[in-house]
Amino acid sequence: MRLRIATWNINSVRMRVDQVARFVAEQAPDVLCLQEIKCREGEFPVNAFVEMGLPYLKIAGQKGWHGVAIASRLPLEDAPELGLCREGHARCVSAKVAGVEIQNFYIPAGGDVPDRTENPKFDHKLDFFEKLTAEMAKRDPKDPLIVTGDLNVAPGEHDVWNHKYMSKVVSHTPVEVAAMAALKASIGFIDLPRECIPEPQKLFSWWSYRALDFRMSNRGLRLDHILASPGLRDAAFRLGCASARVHDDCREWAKPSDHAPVSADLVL
Amino acid sequence: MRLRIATWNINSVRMRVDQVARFVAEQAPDVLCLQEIKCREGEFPVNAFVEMGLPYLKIAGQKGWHGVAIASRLPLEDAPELGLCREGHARCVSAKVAGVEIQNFYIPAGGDVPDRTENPKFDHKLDFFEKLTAEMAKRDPKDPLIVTGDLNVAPGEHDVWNHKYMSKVVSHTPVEVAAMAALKASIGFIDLPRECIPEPQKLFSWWSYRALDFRMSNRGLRLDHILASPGLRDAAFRLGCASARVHDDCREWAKPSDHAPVSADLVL
DNA sequence: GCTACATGCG
DNA sequence: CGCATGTAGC
Repeated sequence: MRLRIATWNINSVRMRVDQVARFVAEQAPDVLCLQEIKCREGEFPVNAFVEMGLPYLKIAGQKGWHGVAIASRLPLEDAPELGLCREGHARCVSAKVAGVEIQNFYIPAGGDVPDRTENPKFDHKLDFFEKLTAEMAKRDPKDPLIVTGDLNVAPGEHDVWNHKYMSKVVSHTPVEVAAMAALKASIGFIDLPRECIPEPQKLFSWWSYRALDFRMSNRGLRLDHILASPGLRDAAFRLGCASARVHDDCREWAKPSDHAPVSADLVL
Repeated sequence: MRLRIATWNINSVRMRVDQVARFVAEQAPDVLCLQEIKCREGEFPVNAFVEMGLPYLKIAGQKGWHGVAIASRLPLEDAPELGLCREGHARCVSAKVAGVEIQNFYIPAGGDVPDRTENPKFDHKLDFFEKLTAEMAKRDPKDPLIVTGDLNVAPGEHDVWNHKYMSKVVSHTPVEVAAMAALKASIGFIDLPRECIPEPQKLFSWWSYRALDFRMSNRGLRLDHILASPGLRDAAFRLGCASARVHDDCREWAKPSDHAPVSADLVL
């Protein structure tokens, strides 16, 4: 069976439930991981998700900010709940689908100043990465595991519109790039979209709202990721690499999220 | 020539410029008087009004609140500017169109407590009526003059959904009804919509946003008026009375204003 | 309810 | 820019 996993920082699921339905209708993800749902569990538009064919839901919400969810066509089983957020934000949600553990994160953006001692938000971001990396290092690489979500780091020089400029800007500083590299190294994660669209091709999943024409200026970043454990290597490559992509057309829709969905297919 | 004059409390002209365009396309008013534009002059969507065929504009705006405008298919000439608002709000705008003076007002709602001494907003409302009535009393009844806008008073017992109940509620208290009667008496204004839809027929132009189904409950008020001077009697009656109406269908549109447009035709 | 305002966050 | 938060006014 094909398992299509998608991740999307939706920037308010209530504001954009119709866009989610359109994306689901057009791309038929089996599992959709959302970040920044910006609502409590009880405010999540459950009926709309049932109607769009993703009735199985695991929601971690809070009032107004952050919030993550997993919506699935297939039943969800429990997966380890990682309490990685020291501030108690709703930034982690997990489930097991068709035997695959899915860990969905909204990692803190980290504020403006890339300095742990001066900026507690940046410290929080790196702390989150350290906790996550330590958790993953405990795992058996052979187990089927996906780490996905808005990780708020663009890891490679072709994941940013300007590597030199962005190296001083939070999301692509050397210490964040190193934190992502350490996470990947922990159990040898495979960066599925990058495997499909290799460097030096530019690959972005986020474009600022402040850009007048995001296509023209194309000052994007690849902040949204789908990482597969080595145990999923065969499942990920059975279809070839064209089975992961960034759905950048969604960024052109009316009143879009600033993030585009990213998807990857496994064959189980 | 036919001169169709319309008035509409639009509750933010920027939020509802597409609804104004639809109303203008469907009803072809020659002059559209707006209240609660809720923007400064420079924030008014001038281009949209040019495109909808009402390029001649007289705008009295302020930041965020109140604000009135006259938009016209025909050129606007100056008319007396009545400084009736003691608080300096943008509540009065005037122009002369095809020889007819148009005075467009957004009279203060007046707060909750119908007592001049306890409630300064109610005092302001009555003060506004007194100043307006005194100004009108100076005029020659034979001159062509329209007083229109959101006057925030339902003058007759069939202009409210429940006369007995509303007599205690600001908008239909005896002192406000008397203020409206005094204004009409000042030079013998003709209440054009009421001439066309005589009592005891109910006639409303406003329905609260809080009503679940405004058609079902129909707890409306007639707050928006088009008053013609005696000098316009022949022009107003040449087409018969069916030429004035409340466009209550607009109240059913998506994201509507709480007020419906009111229009009246003159033949000049 | 629906619109403004201001502020925080990204 | 555009989501939230809250408050005020009608």
